[in-house]
Amino acid sequence: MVGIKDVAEAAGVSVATVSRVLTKHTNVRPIVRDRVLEAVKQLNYRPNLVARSLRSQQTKTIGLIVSDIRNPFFSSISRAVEDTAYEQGFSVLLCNADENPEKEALYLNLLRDENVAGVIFSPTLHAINNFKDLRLDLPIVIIDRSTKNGSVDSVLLDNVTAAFQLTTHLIENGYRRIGAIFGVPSMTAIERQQGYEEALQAHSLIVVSKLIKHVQPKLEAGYMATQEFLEMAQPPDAIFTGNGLLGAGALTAIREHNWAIPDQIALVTFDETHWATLVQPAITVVAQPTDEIGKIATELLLQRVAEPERPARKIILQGKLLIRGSSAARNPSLL
Amino acid sequence: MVGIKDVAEAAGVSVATVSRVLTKHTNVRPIVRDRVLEAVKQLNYRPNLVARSLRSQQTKTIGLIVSDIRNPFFSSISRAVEDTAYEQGFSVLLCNADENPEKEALYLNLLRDENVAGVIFSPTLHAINNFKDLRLDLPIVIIDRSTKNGSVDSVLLDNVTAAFQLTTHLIENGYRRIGAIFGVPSMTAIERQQGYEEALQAHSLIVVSKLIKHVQPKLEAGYMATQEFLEMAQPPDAIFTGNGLLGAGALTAIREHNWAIPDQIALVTFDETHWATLVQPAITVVAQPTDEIGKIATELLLQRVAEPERPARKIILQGKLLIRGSSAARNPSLL
DNA sequence: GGGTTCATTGTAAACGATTACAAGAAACTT
DNA sequence: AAGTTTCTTGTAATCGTTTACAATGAACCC
Repeated sequence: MVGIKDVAEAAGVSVATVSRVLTKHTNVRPIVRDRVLEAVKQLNYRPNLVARSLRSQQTKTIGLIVSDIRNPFFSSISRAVEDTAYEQGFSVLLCNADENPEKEALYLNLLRDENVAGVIFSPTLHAINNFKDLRLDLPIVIIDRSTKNGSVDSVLLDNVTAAFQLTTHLIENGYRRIGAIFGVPSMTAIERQQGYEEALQAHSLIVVSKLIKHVQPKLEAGYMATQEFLEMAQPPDAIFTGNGLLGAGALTAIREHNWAIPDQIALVTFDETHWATLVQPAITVVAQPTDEIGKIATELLLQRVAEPERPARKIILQGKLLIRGSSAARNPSLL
Repeated sequence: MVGIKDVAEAAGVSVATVSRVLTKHTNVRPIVRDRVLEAVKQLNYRPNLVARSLRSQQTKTIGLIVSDIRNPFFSSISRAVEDTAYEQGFSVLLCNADENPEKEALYLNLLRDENVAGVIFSPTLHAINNFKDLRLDLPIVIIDRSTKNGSVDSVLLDNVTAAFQLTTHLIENGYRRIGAIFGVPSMTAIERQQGYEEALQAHSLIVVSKLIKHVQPKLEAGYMATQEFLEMAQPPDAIFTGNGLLGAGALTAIREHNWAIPDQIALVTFDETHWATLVQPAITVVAQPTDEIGKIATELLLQRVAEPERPARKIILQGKLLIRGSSAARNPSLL
């Protein structure tokens, strides 16, 4: 293994000088710099990042904690995070916490032990509430979930507005009994439900508690909840799901019952996915700007790493309503 | 920051002893061990992994290089890798190389600089061919792509058989002009094509080169290729795509042309995805055992880390043919 | 020209753990 | 009971860098 010492020797300088040209902290004479660079190339020297981290007390790694990377929402964010991080010379450690507070704590600790520069985190409600217990000195950027704690950077969707738009769209297209399925527990669900209810109220519709379901944010849960909806004596005429997995579950159930979309039941969901455009009719969704979320979160994090005392920011992005066939205007004769 | 020295002091022992109980290399008297453990808990001491890595010259991190984590195939594998790694106390650094040899080399170097214990890698053909140029001392496990280099661990699908089954299934259901789209360049594509051709030949069908397309393994490419197929004077009666992204592209094109599946055109593809079961008719696929691939690859890697001289293994897994509506037996009247 | 400043470089001390080595105590052997 | 072996522990070296500090010499200022 060729070390900095070898380079120093080859270039006829001290190790300190080599380190200086490589980390460009201080001035070194151009002639010397070139000699060092030449030696580096000659020997194919590559600094040992572990040693560097130990001495400098900082790593070029960030942690990313999501619930499950298989969720396309998080895959997409993670891709944006990795790209952005890499551009700035950072690597990313991936953690799947499964919405499990214990796993979250474990990973958070692990990441601290690894001395990561910071963490991008999509925490459970539990983690948010017990934030101070974790007593994390780490820079953190929260994504997708809002927190009252104003002292932490976050990048979020304007969930209330997005849910309001999605619901309003349904109402305007003639739907009246809108069943809603939210993934709990999370602030995100609460906000989305709020938008849903506000839209109903804005159109003088009453909020029917039987038409609101709180389930785990999983495909199976969406499937079950939808089944229950479809088997009600007075089933809803539209279903609104709070995320892509629930949407997939809902669609599965609708298919199984052989109900026609949107004639017998409309379907809209949060999160854009491949399948939403491939099925027929295509599904109306609110697309989240995942690329932007990932990119901004990473930038925010790296800025905080560079300047720890910077006041925290909360970036709120807007969803994009993509209207498709699954929520087409209801046949007036049915009204 | 509480260090090992503090623990040693609190427990009334030397730092060496603390290190010993924490890394359980040597024996230490139970009474002393308990005292140390107590001090560790009391002070909430957590070893600095960077320092540990520097001295011990090994990290508890592995690298995972895929082309794009947004591809469900890789999301799923990555999840399995992370789970398995975590069980054994390892973390995973995620890298997206975009099937780009330069990026691959960059990441490989980065991972070496980070001193990762090993790498799980889905390399381009280029990387495979130039393997020795990279002169990697790192333990590596190749996934998804086969290599002639017998000295490296790998876990692969039996692509020939899987493609053979998929094609045979189509033939048995009455399809005769089977258009095929493969993502190149890769050994995987070559093998899948081989299975495809063998199936045709086994049924005395001739291989028509116009019905075989080689494109980049991307959705858009699958879309374009399918469009070309559909606009042929004598279009195929079935389409076979070499991976999930191509399949999604193919379906999009078919939808756009408003062809009925499977009556006007059948569709089968490699890779199980959400959408394959959600669309109507559902799509016949060969499912790859992604969980197993990820798990086995990780186990193989960690075994090699533990025992560098172990002879390399090549694990070949079987795909699972999931027959669904998109390849239903062709209406005999059309034969 | 002497005193300051500034740029450039080297020496050696960190960083926080693991581990080679030595040494003392305990346990066996004969 | 003396000689061996084994167990347990501490001291100090080490991993490969960065960086505080000091030293040197050049440049600048009155």
